Parts: sequence; structure tokens; C-alpha cells
Amino acid sequence: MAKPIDEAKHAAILSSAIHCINLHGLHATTSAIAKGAGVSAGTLFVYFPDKVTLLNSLYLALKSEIMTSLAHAFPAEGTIKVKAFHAWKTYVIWARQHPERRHVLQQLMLSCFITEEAHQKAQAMLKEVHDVLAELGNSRNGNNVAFITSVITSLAETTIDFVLKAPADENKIIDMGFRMFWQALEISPDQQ
Amino acid sequence: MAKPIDEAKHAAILSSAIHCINLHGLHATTSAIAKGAGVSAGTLFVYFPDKVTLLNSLYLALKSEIMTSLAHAFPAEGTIKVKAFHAWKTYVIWARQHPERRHVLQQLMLSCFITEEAHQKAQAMLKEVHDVLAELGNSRNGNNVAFITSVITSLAETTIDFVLKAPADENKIIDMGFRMFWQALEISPDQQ
Amino acid sequence: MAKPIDEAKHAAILSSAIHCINLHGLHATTSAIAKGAGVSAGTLFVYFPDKVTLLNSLYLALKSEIMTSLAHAFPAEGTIKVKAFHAWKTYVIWARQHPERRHVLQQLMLSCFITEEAHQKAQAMLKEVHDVLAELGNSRNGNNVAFITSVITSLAETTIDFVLKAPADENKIIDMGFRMFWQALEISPDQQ
Amino acid sequence: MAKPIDEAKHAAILSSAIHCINLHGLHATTSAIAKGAGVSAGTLFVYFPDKVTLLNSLYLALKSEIMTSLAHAFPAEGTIKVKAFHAWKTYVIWARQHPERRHVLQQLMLSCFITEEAHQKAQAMLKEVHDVLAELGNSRNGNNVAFITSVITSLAETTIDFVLKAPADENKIIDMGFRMFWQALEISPDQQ
DNA sequence: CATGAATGAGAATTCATTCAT
DNA sequence: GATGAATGAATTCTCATTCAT
Repeated sequence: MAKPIDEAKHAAILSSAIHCINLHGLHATTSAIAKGAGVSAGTLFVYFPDKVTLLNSLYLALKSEIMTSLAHAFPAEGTIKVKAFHAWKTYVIWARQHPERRHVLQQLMLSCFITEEAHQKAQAMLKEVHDVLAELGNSRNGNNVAFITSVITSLAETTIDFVLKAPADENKIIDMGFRMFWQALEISPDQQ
Repeated sequence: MAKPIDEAKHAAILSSAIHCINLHGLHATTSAIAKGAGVSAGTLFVYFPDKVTLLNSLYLALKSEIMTSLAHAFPAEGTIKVKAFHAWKTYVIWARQHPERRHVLQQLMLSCFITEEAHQKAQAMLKEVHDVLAELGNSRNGNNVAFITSVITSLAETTIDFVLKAPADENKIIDMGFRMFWQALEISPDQQ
Repeated sequence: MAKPIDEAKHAAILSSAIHCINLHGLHATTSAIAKGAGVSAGTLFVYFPDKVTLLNSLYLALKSEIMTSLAHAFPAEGTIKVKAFHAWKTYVIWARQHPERRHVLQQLMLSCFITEEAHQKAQAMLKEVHDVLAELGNSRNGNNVAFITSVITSLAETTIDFVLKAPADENKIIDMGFRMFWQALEISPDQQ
Repeated sequence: MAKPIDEAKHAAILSSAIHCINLHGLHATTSAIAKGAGVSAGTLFVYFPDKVTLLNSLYLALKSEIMTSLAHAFPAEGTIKVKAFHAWKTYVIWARQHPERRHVLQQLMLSCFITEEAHQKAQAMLKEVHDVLAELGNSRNGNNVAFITSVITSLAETTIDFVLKAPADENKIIDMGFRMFWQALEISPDQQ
């Protein structure tokens, strides 16, 4: 790779970017990010050609981290419900552990800086999860996989918001959210 | 008595802000907003003391618009399910009709510019809707009104995303989303 | 005169200008001055064509006020020392009573806004005082009237500074300052 | 180690500020000052965080320069009159050589931009001179050191004004001013 | 005349990016 | 590669002045 030598600096810059963007939004300045990473303003541009590229890299890094979490200890042999619960719980816990990363990711997803290419790479990484959801979707609701995916995501987001507000009830809320999600899937396509 | 303050200009600035922020995010410049509203750069600051105040006003204006839509033709005499469906459908259709307003509102809600005071004013405006949701929450799931509110909101957001992608299926998707939501509420607090 | 009708407004604007400039220097804005005078931003420009003219008018008004004070109860029949003490005391007391006017006058005199014409008009107003000083100068130090004038002024300014710091000792300081001034004049032009 | 911070540029900015403020008062713009110093608008803010800090730095730089002049060739072994004459002459000549610096210093001293801290730092620098004046004050007029200080300063200012108007008579005026000052000190506290 | 909204040319300051060291 | 001073276009906001009401 043409990547510069010091992998640690690359990571430090992304990590500092998370911290700065969490606090100041996408207005976070490159020099603040550089300072937070312990490098000079100029060095940041050795690792990332410009700020937009940095933001896209950060977006992919965060998405990738979530994917890695989901892949870990994945119950490949379990029932579909077990798989779904694994994904659900993993995501909620990741977000609980890293609320600032989630906040940054939300801002990046809404921003006009993320390129179509980055969106597609992120999509590709989701493949494994997508397969589980496809299985779910197929077994339940016609072929509306994309819709199911979005519903699970948004219910998960809501669950996370509440876990963050009431950490003590984490397990209770995770369960309750998952039950709502599971129940939601019980509809039949033609039911009124 | 000089030129009286021009309500139309106030509205034009907010409207231009929606357009600019939709395209360029919160980086949208005040001078672009002013130009889009057909006023000079300085005039914007006659109507809003500074950019942050403009953003907060915009936030409240959008929230207020949604509330007005919901209040219109509200089935005060209907069953709880009828009321909930009215709210659901109204919101989804508003967002379908004004995707750029929704996008701007999402960005504002994530941004660090909205003051606590504005959040509280918005909350207060939601009172009517909140009451419906409270009724729902009480009749179903213990007292978890806040959680129910968030779930309905997030499911609605997801529904909107899909309506925007497939406008032809609008009614089908609205129904499907609402059924998922309704079904989700069927869980009992102690169910495993 | 082409002057607009309301003499009271003219005065109110000058009075407000004194207050504003005392607090914020020559950066004081015309709209702040107008508001302080109880008139609208536009009305100020009915009475003064522009800000520079306002500042020059203010300069002349303050100089004129001092002249009026000096002329009042002037001991035309007294000895030269009596006349000088009258002038000295009158000026010091005016400044003690109106420290903000003195502060504004100092700023105006240093500023680059006062026209040569205004300076000359002020000079002309001083004629009476100038005559006393000329008499002083002639009786003592050759013809160095201008220098004497400056010396008396600067000693007076210093005296004022101290009266303002220690109002209780006003009379003592006024006397002490005057004695220093009088003593200073005792030099002979060729003395070493 | 990148470009080291350029002391010459720092000085050039202060020097340009003197020139601009002399001509246009404290309204002198930062960009005019930057241009005059041969640096870009942004560079000025590398050396001074904001305009007010620049003005305070300039104030201290000018005061410091005067102090350095006074300290140079100070007749530490001379009589009190010799010391006083050294101070007097040094100051008058400095002002004659740098009338624009004196004009700027006068404006800064009257302005509302100079912080209390800067005033105190300037005061501290004056210590040596203050000691001479204290000696003067004590030997003559009770303990009125502060008053004596002010008198000498104001007489010096007057002297400078006249030297600037008639450079040919410089020495004559310096002597005459000093004799007036010296004579002024001859008063006894209780003399009428 | 009085008003104050409208104007737009600046003003101070920021910041992504470059480049000499 | 690393540094951080230098840059200057861009940005928010100000304010003397005008003019429609």
C-alpha cells in the first residue's frame, strides 16, 4: 500500500476525530483533530489528503468496527431468532459502550460529505448481517428485506437511546426492545 | 411609521435556510441563505440576531409545522387505534411531501446548536400528541410512554425512508409500517 | 437658520453622544447615540448630516460650554492673578463636575475626525481667555503666550485628574496646582 | 522544525500598527496593519490572537521603549536636579524623534481597550523613574509623589508639543520647560 | 418631519491547506 | 516524514446611511 508508515498515527487521528466531532459536530477543525492526535497540523494531511477524505475514512472505520463486533461469536448454527438476537444485542451494547462513536456516525450519515462510493463499501461490509436479515425477511414478510433491515435498525437505535439514559436497566430494555421487534415481524403481509 | 417588519421576509429566510441546509448541511452560509431569500446579507440579521438563533427558530418552526398538521382533522372521538393511525399517517405524509424539511430537521436535532430551551419549547408543543401516546402506553405496556414514543417515531422514520424510495407504494407501506408498530405494542411487560 | 425645528432633540443627541463616547470611545455607534437620545436612527441624520459632523459639533459644543463657564462671574476688574485663578478654578471645577465630558473632549482632540475649521472656531471662542493669558505672558515671559497657555492647560488637566481621585481634597489640590502654575511663571526668559 | 516564529515579523506588525493608528486612529483595520507589515491578513493573527491584544502589546512596547531610553546613560551619581533633567530631556527628545509613536500612545491611553493588567505592567516598568520622582517629591513637597509625577509629565507633554512646532528652538524650549517645572516645585505645601 | 427596515461595503477572525525548514 | 508558520478566501456580523411609509 501507498499508505504512510505509521499506522498508529493514522488510528490516532481517527480517534481524535471521533472525540472532536462528538463535541463540536462536523465543524471540528482539522488542527484540533491533529492536536488531539498528538501530531502537527501538517501531518494530518500526510495521512489524509483532505478533510472530506478523512470524514469518509472515519465513516468506513466506524461501520467496519460494528461489523467486526457482529462477526465475533456469531451463532452460525443457531436458529434465526438466536442469530437475530445476537445481532441486536451486539449492536446495542456496542453503542452503549461507545456513545460518542454512534453520535459521530449519525452525523456522518446525515452529512453531505459521505460519497456514494463510501456508502456502497459500507453496504458491502454488511453482507453477513444482510444475509441473516434476508433469511428473516423471507421467512416472514414476503421479500421486504430492506424494510425489515431498516426497522430493526431503527428499533435498535431507539433501544440504545434508552439504554444510555438508564444504564441500570440495560438488559431489561434490550430484551423489551427485541421482543417488540420480534413481535413486529409477526404481521402477515395481507393482514389488516 | 417606517416599513413595518415584514412577516413574509421572515418566512422567506427560513424557507431559504431549509433549502440551503438541505443541500450543504449546517455549513450553509448566512449570505447564501439571505440571497436565496431575496434579501441582502445584512437584512438577515434584522430578522435573526445571529446564525444560531436562526437555526433554533428554524427548528421550532419545523416542529410547529408538524404539530399543526397533526392537529388538523384529529379524530378526537375515535378509538385509540384510530388516533394513533391518524398521527402515524399524517407524519409520514408530511415527511413524504417535504423530504428536505425532514432532512434539515434531522440535522438540527443532531447538531450542537439547538439550545435546551428550544428543545423544551418543542416538547411543550407536542403535548397533544404526547397525550395520545400516553394513553397508548398506559393501555398496553406499563408506563413506558417515553419508550413507546421513541419506537413509534423511529418506525415512522423508517417508513418515511421507504415511502420516499417507492412513492407508488405509499399507502401499502404506511399500512405495513403501522401494523408493525401496532403489533410491536402487543408485547406484555413480563413476556419472555 | 436651516436648522431643523426641535432644538431639544439636537441637544439630546449631543448629550447622548457624550454618554456613549465616554463609555465606548469613538466607536460608539450612531444608532446607540440615537437610542440614547430617544430618537430613531434616521432622525439623527436630520440633525447632523453624518457622524463626522456630529463629532465636530460635539467638540465645539463642549469647548463652547467651557467658555461660557469661564465668562460667568469673570472678575474683569481684578488683578491678573485674580483673573488667572478664576479661570483655573472654573475649569478644574467644570471638569470635576463633568468628567465624562472632559474624557470625550480629550478623545475628540486626539482623533483624526476634527476638522481644521472646527479647531479654528474653538480657538476663536477662546479669545477672552486668550487675552488674559496674553496679558500674563506679556507681563512675565516675553511673548510666549501659546506656550503659557499650554502649560496652564496641562497643569490644570493634571490637577483635575487628582481632584477626581480625591474629591475631598478638592480645594487643597486646586490651590496647590495653581501655586505651582503661578510659581512656574516666575522664571525669567534668560534664567539658567 | 518548520519555520521558527519570526521576531522580525512581530516587530513589523507593531511598527505598521503605529503607522496606521497614527493616520487613522484606533479604527485602523487589522488588514491595513497586516499589509503595512508585509504579511497576509491571517498572519497577523498568528502573532496576536486578536486586535485588542495587539493594541495592548503595542501600548506596552511603546512604554517599554521609553523606559529603555530613560535608563540609557542615566546619571545615577548626579544630584536630583541632574537626574530630573536627564529624564525630562530624554523623554522630550524621544517624543520629538517619534511624534507618531507619542500620538499613538496618547490614543491608546485614552482608549477603553487597554486592560488593567497592561496598565499595571507599564506602571511596574516605570519603577526607576518613579524612584527619582519620589526622591523629588519627598525633598520638596511632602509626599505628593503622584501629583509631582503627573505635573512633570504634563509639562513635558506641553514642551514636546512646542518642540514639534518649532524644532529649531528645541534646546531653548527644553530648557524653558524644565525651568518652569523646577520652579513649580519650589512651592511649599502651606504657602499661599 | 419621524421612523426603523433595508442595505452592502467592510471589519475581525477562522481554517483547510501548503511548503520552507 | 514531520513540523507549524504562512496564506487568503470565506464567514459571520456590524454600522453609517438611505428611503419608503
